[in-house]
Amino acid sequence: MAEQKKDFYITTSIPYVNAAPHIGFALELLEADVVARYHRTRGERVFFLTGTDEHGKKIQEAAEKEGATPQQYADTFSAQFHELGAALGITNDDFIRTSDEQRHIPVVQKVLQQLKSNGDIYKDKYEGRYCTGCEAFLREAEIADDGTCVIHERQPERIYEENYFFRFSKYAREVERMIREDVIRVVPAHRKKEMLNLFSEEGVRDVSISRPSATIPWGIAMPHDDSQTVYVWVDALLNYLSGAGFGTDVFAKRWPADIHIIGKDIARFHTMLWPAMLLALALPPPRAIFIHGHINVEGRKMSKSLGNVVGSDMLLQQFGKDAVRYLLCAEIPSDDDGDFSFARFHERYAADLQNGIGNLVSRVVTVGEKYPDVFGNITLDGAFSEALRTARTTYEEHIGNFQLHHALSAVTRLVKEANKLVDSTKLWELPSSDPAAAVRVMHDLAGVLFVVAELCAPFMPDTAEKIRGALGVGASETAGRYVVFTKPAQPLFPRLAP
RNA sequence: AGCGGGGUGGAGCAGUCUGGUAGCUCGACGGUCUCAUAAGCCGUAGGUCGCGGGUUCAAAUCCCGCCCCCGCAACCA
Repeated sequence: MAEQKKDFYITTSIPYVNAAPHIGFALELLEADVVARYHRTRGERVFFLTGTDEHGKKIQEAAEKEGATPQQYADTFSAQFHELGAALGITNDDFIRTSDEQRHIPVVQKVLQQLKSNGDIYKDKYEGRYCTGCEAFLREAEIADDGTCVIHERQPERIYEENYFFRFSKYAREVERMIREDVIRVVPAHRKKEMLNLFSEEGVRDVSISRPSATIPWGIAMPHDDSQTVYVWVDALLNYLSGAGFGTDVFAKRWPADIHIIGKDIARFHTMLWPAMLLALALPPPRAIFIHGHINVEGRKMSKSLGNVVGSDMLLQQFGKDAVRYLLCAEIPSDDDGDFSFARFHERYAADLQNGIGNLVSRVVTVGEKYPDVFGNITLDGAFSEALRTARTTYEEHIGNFQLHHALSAVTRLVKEANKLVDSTKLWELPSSDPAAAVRVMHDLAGVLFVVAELCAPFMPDTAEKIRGALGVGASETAGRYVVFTKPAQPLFPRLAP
């Protein structure tokens, strides 16, 4: 009997389907994909989940405006996110939609029923001040001294609603402890600090988790009470359970999630409400929550109102899939906000990919191919230099800390060193002047290229294959393997039109 | 107001915890090879490390005060 080791379970957030995908979510998908691929190369079985969040008032209104049903509307956009994944080469194992009537909706109802039976959900009056300009309940900070809405300067309506509440207060302290003690690892550290502060600030009041169905019909009904619709956040968070097969036999080998990858905007739901819900369900909390930043565009926030949202299609067309994967991961710090600019992307494409990795492969392989008599016995058997071992260790440390941009700079450093080696030894002269030295140098260079391929693989899978192809080796085989230099038909990273 | 992050050569960053030649990438300028995608390599210029004070033999780094930028609203990853 083979021991049933748990899958490495990784998720992205599920984007709301009210707009076409932009590079921000593309990056989140990429970060998750890189981590997923990295774990697979280490021999782990990975379950990588993404999907779409489809309920709520905004979808309903948008659909009405277009004369479609909410489901049709959601279908259209959900498909776009699905296609985005395909275009980026994302290797998710599953795709969950919150409108899924077989897989998701029953799970939500089952979970809420359980919370209700346990007494963690109760019904109460909710009193709020609702601004018809905002179309939302106002928070304290949004109410001016005279009681008007600070944005619309009008008196909000007082609304009394019956809502279901979740006893967040009962679990908050325990969640806080788990975060503080890294039972739930919140990364990066500055986000952890930020989140811990929230527990003391807003405190630990119970959370309203339903709205009247009359107001929000497009959603999931509360169990045994279809006058109430489940709050979209509760609905959305539960995708991590429904997508992992909650209630079926596969669930046990997936839960808990090893890592949720999310944006800073939704950090509080994931660090506060979500673990509390899990505790209430007697399920272990996620092991890690990685919070990435947002992408600014040419120095400004990317937003619909500013009209500067960058889509990923255009990028893919300009640079190609692997390059986009590299550029986004290298240029935007994975643990903080970053800035996107076309000029920067072109610079980096030229420097790191075209003149860096691509050109190195080209020049080394050309020489190798030209002198088959001299380089016929080059092998990859393990005699990797100190530099290679250091590069790999550094890379692994950075991936472990979700600093993907730093992991990639370990690769570019390696490429630089290899270029220096080619020049300082005058590799191209060696086969005739000093064949023994030529073999030694080429052996090192082949080793570098092989490791470059290995380290690039999670980020640029096709490129990694091309590099291995140029060496005539496969991904897994190294020991005693003879290198057969074969210059690629096309440059790895062609020069771009200016 | 409070909380968090940041202010280092033209641009983007590392270094700050564990004081002691200020480093990397891109860009600019000059040189050089010719295996390579007119790529590579070498070199040069360019920094009062936000400001003021303090501790110290010595501070980008530690302490105090101050200034400026960003986030903690919304659309939204």
